[in-house]
Amino acid sequence: MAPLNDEQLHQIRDERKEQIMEAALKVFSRRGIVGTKMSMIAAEAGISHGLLYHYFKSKDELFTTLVQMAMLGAQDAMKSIYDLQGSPLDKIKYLTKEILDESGRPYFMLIHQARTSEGVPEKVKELVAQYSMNSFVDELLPVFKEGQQTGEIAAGDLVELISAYLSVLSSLMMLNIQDEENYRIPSSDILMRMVTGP
Amino acid sequence: MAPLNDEQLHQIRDERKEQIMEAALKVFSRRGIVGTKMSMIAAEAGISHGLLYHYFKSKDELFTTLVQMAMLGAQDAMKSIYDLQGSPLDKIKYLTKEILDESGRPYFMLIHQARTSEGVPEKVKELVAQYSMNSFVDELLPVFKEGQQTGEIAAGDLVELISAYLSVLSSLMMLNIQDEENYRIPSSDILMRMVTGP
Amino acid sequence: MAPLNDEQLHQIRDERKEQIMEAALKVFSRRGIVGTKMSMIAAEAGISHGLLYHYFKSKDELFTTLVQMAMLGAQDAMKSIYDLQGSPLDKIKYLTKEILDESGRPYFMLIHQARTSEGVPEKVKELVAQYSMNSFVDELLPVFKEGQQTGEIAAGDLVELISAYLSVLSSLMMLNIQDEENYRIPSSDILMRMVTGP
Amino acid sequence: MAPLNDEQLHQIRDERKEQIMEAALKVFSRRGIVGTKMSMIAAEAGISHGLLYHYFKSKDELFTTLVQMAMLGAQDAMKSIYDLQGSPLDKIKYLTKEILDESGRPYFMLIHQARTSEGVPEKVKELVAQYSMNSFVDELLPVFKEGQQTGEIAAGDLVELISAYLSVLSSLMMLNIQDEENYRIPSSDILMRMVTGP
DNA sequence: CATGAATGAGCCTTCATTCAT
DNA sequence: GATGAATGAAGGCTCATTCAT
Repeated sequence: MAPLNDEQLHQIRDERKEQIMEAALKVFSRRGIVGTKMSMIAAEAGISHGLLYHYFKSKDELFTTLVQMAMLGAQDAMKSIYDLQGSPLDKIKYLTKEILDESGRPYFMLIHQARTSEGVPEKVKELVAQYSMNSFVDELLPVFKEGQQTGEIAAGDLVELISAYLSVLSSLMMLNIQDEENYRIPSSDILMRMVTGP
Repeated sequence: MAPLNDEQLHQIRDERKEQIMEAALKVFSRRGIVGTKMSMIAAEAGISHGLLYHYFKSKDELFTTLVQMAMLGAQDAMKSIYDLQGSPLDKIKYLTKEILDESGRPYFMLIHQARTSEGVPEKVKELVAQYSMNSFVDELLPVFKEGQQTGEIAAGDLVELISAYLSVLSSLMMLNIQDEENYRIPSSDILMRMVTGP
Repeated sequence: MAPLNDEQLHQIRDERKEQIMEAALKVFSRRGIVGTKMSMIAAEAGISHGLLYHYFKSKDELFTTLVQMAMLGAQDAMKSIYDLQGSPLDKIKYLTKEILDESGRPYFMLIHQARTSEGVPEKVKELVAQYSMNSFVDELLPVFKEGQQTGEIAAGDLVELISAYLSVLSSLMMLNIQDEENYRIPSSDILMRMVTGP
Repeated sequence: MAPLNDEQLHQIRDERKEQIMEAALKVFSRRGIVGTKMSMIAAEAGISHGLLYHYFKSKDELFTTLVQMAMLGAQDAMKSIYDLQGSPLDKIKYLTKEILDESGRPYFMLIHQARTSEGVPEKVKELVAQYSMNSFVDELLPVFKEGQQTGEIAAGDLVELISAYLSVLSSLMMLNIQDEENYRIPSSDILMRMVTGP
């Protein structure tokens, strides 16, 4: 069989890369960088572990790449709520679901891993510093402020409130919902009480 | 000189054992069983890694011992709130602080590790099953119920509420408070809103 | 270039596996399971110690596999004498040489190790029980009985005689013949006197 | 209590030393130098493992001391048969029992360990060379020669015959008689056939 | 590009030996 | 003399990474 031409090769490369990243995200986000073996990612992606090293120089690089992508995606998600219709509280509810629901969760989990795990690469530490909690708080400040004005959001220091809100969401994500016996992700209603106040 | 008498030996043994367990608790609770190397515990305790094995047969045994102790301690902490004076809400606030403050936190963190980590010993899985979240919920049911009657606690399914409350606390604990740049443990006020309701 | 096809891979795997087993047999049979380090086997096979674990899960598994094979081989050797021409005594002489000569010796030595060493895996203990001395005695009973009838074999309890004969052979094997200064494997003539009688 | 005087101390030293050596002989002779842990010897002697090092500098020294003693004892046993009454064959039978019976067996087993085990100290290798099989053969040559003259012993090369005889005895000793399932020490009758011939 | 064989650093654990008491 | 706490070298095993095919 004739060798593939350049374009085909490029496409294979991209598809494969995406396939690997998807698998890696799935595994890294649950198990962290230390708890993840390259063989797990390979198995999840349905390829040999050797092939991983054609697309990523090392486990660290793969992890770092994913964190970078997740950081950008998280910021996008924050920004995207401003495109929605509805009250400020509606927007915040939407974001809450976005973070806790299946779709976006792995990204936020990965960010959490990057922030809290020991043994992450130096580059990841830099990313964590660059995309600090504050940068996400800034992104949400306008909608929360508007909510305060409409009375939907509790009075008080907004930076504190938003930080607390994001911290709770971030940590909750990490709970294995399968394991109902032990943990239960709170309903939106209960969660929203934190920000709406009495 | 005569060898040490039994009492002295026991004291040394107990002190060392405690010293090791304290060090191990510190490290395990932050890094989990997989992320913890025996050499880390040894370094934290200021002893050689070989000595660990005079006191504990294996890493697994050490971890299991700590989890067992933490489970008992956690249940005690739950029960202890009934000895306090004050309204139901006061008691819940007290427990909240107990869990999030420096003193009790490592124990609860360890329990969280036991519940969520991969690679924990079989014995720990049994302990987790035995001391399930439900058993803790049961412990708190009376005080929450009383709070509902006095109107301090929001109406609604109490098991759900308490589970949510404990889940939030459990996950929050795992955040490095030092890491102010990234996370902020919510103030009691904000947390309490979840249970007091609007 | 395309990856190796299945057949090639299997061949490599099988060759390597055989190479490792040969090396392991050599070392285990002399030094027993405790006295053998995986690095010795690796060195003997000319590979890295890490590679051993691609082919065998553990030292125990490797040892067990070899013992199993040796047990089967030993039984085959016993049976094979019935295919030979010649008098009963000829057949027994042949078997004696088979056991003491370079070719079959390591297998019988390994069986001896399995029977007499401390620290052998549980599975090996089962194998030893399954392939007990008695089962080998049973295999040889017909030829010895025939020998008794022809007068070549001494009168008396055959089970005792065969057991004694096998015990002597088994223990003799373990002598390092290189080390002539200290031990001398008896000549067949001398050995045969035990079974032929006065 | 007043400290012991010199003589008392010396006696304790000797008694202890003997107690340790007896225990060590028991364990070493069965399990070899590699399979024996210092803690096993301490347990067998009923003392702490630390105390072993008051009497013997190291495991190697302890082993070497025992081998030395066993070598001397073995030679004595050989010589002692000449003090007996009876025919040459009677003397050889006596020696055979001496070697295989409970009393002298550990010494001969230890010698066997010294000769055949890997990982014995250099000093032991020298001892093995010094007290080679040949020296034992020499010791027995007269009685065997006499037996040949009386016709009790088979004709042929005596050095070969004696070497074979000792090799068989040495290796048989190592069999665990308990382990009847697998091995059976031959009866004297069967063994004697080797030397008496047809 | 794709595979899996191969390597070796590093972790858990054991055990001979030392030493304070 | 006697004890057992303490140390560290070394062995079994895992897994990230490399490389021949």
